[in-house]
Amino acid sequence: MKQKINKEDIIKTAAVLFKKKGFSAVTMRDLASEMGVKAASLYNHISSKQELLKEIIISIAEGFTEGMQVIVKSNSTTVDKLNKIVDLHVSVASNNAYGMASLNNDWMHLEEQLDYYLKLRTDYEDNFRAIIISGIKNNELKEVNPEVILFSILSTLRSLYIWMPKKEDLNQEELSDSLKMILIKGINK
Amino acid sequence: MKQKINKEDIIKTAAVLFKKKGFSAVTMRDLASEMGVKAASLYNHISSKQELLKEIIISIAEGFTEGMQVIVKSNSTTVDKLNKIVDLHVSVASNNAYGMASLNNDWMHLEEQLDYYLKLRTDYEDNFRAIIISGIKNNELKEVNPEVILFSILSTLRSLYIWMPKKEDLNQEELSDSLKMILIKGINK
DNA sequence: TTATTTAACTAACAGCTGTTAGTTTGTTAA
DNA sequence: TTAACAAACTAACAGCTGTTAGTTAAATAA
Repeated sequence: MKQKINKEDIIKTAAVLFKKKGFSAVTMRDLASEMGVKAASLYNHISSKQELLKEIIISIAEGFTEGMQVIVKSNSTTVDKLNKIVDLHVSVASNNAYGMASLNNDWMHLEEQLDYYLKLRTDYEDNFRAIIISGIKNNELKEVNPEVILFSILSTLRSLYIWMPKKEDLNQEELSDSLKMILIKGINK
Repeated sequence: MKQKINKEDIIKTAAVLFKKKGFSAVTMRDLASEMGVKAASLYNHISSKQELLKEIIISIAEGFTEGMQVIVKSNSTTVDKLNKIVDLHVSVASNNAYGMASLNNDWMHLEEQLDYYLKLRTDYEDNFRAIIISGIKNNELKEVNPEVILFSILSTLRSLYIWMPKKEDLNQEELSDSLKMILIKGINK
């Protein structure tokens, strides 16, 4: 009875291993053996190790971009937009904790897609920054350096994947509410 | 005129490369060529690639442990202890931005020192958590899930090394003050 | 100067890397 | 039943990996 694998499973398993050891430290033989198969068999489904990294990272990055566009277009207060950003990150981190590790730590090993990824990331940060600055201007937020606000919130949200899996007792909604309290009510006048 | 290198320079250069590409993706030939030397020459000064990772990570981790012990022993208010923790992280991140990358992303490639590192990290987090919980009990801090407070602050502080180098216009004191405002006054009743 | 030491060098190793070619086996469609 | 296909397999590749041994050259101590 032979093992039967498919591309989606390969990508998922790759993400798990990439989180544990990092992209560069995972070999195609590691990945194959984790799936009960020989390394060469993977190439019936995928074209390269690079492709795995691309699939993992770009799909998440595009998810963030789409989520951010909806938030930007909505006419909500600044605080409400920030609340929605927290929800977006909590949702991505719980659905894709493994992929987030590659996005955070192995994006530099993207090759053809590196520039595209960097553009998505920069655009995301620009949108986020604009929300914060506008919140300061219309007096919703304290007058603190917006760059520091941006990166302190973003650092927390980007790290969710590390410790969310460890705290399974904490449900998604409860976590989201606590985070909003800490990250947003905190900078709210 | 031959290149003259020493152990300290090797470690510093290694940290720079490890930050850029990750421990596993950096070869001893990369490192040597960055220093204008052949790979074999490195072994006149160091015993292995592993040793470089150990030197980089453990020295930082021990620095955090020592800093935390001073803070714990001080009789200060909770808020003042948290302020001191922020200062500690800002200071380490500005003196050792490269090493922080290895500590955050490549600690799992420590071998003999892995358990020791994990103990230092756990103890640090336990001390930090105790400070937060005591602050909630004596009414200095809002009654929010302490685990979420711990990890949101810690995520920001652990990520400082990523963006501090990009914002050179922001001096260490100004950054430290903004962070305290955002991270601490925020959770302060 | 000469002897000693330091630290560079070249050459090589055994094992691992991602990937390809060619083959076999099991499953689906006719 | 048989033809066609999908997807596993084995074997092999060329290049790279960390590291060692042995050698040469420069700096220091006598």
